[in-house]
Amino acid sequence: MADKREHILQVAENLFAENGFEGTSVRTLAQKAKVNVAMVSYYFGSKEKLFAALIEDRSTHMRQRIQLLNENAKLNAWQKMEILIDAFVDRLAQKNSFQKIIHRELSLSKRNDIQNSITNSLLKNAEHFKQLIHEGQRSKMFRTDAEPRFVIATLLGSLHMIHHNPVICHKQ
Amino acid sequence: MADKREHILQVAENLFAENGFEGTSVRTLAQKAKVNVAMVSYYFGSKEKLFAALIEDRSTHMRQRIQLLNENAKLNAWQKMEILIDAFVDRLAQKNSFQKIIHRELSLSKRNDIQNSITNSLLKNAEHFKQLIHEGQRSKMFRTDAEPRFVIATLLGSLHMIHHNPVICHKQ
DNA sequence: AGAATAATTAAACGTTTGTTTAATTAATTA
DNA sequence: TAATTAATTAAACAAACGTTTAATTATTCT
Repeated sequence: MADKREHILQVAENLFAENGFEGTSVRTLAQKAKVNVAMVSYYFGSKEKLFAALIEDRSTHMRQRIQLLNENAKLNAWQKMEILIDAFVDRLAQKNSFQKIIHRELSLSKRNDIQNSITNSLLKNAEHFKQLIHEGQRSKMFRTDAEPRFVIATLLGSLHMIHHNPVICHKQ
Repeated sequence: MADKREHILQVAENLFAENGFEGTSVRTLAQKAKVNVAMVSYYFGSKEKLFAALIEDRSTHMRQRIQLLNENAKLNAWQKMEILIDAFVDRLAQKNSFQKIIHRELSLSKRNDIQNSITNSLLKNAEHFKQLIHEGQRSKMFRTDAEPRFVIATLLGSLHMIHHNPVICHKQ
């Protein structure tokens, strides 16, 4: 085990996605990560701070990737859009845990600081997205003249629903 | 308090939506409902069975409404569709608790029996929805020739995302 | 090697959890 | 009204919770 801290974070990500924050006990987490219970407090201070650390870590990682793509001068708007949508579908398909976690966390009325952190992160990512749509519209590469933020909602919302609605997505 | 059982169910619905199932303690529930802790066990047997009762009750209620609408011979496909979409938007806008609960519950890997119950209910509702879209397509009232289930996903997904994405829906 | 710091552990801490008990009050039935 | 059932209560239950402690083992640094 190279970095035990990151390992705990990884196991926590999976467990939180499967069972929720309250549905995951520190003891279960420690057991699944093959680590002593006290290590969570040792590395993160508390269960709640572990959660905050997880959100922070994954958010910045994702933002960096999107920013990097958007600044790539060799790709046009279409290509960037395709890559973004592919990435989003991949995140859904590969049962990406972080996606589940932020989605659920935003629907709760608890932990306001974490919610704000997530919201800020999403807002920044959406800004890149909006810029991209705007670029595509300006260059006449995208035919729609709809407001970028509604284009986002339609795109992501449809994909999300297609993946989560049991009528369409028959999971085992 | 007319029906104390239904009252507990109502308070539980709100709390589960706000704080999740694991995030809501029986004591908090009892306190908010101004009821003794033991009443939950008395009426429902356990916290988990209370949850199951809640899902069951609300699911059948919603299904009955959709079925009734769909069988209404005085309305054409467009009118029915408008009513359905209005109802869906209302459910989102009025912070309808049940909507939140089933959405979150389906994203968890716990309580398989409850998940199946929800899934079955959604499948039945979607069946009415699909029928309606098919009717609209047959009568040339709807121009799209897309598969009904994808029409559902695009419609509901877009609405859902518009309402939940902070980029669009700026909640106080 | 020896001192100092970091990592890891098992055990215990005090709360809170969901649930049950046994007693009491309210409502219904005969 | 007396007997029976239903509803309600405060108190107690064991189990699980997140966290801390104090001791021990690894690692790092001089």
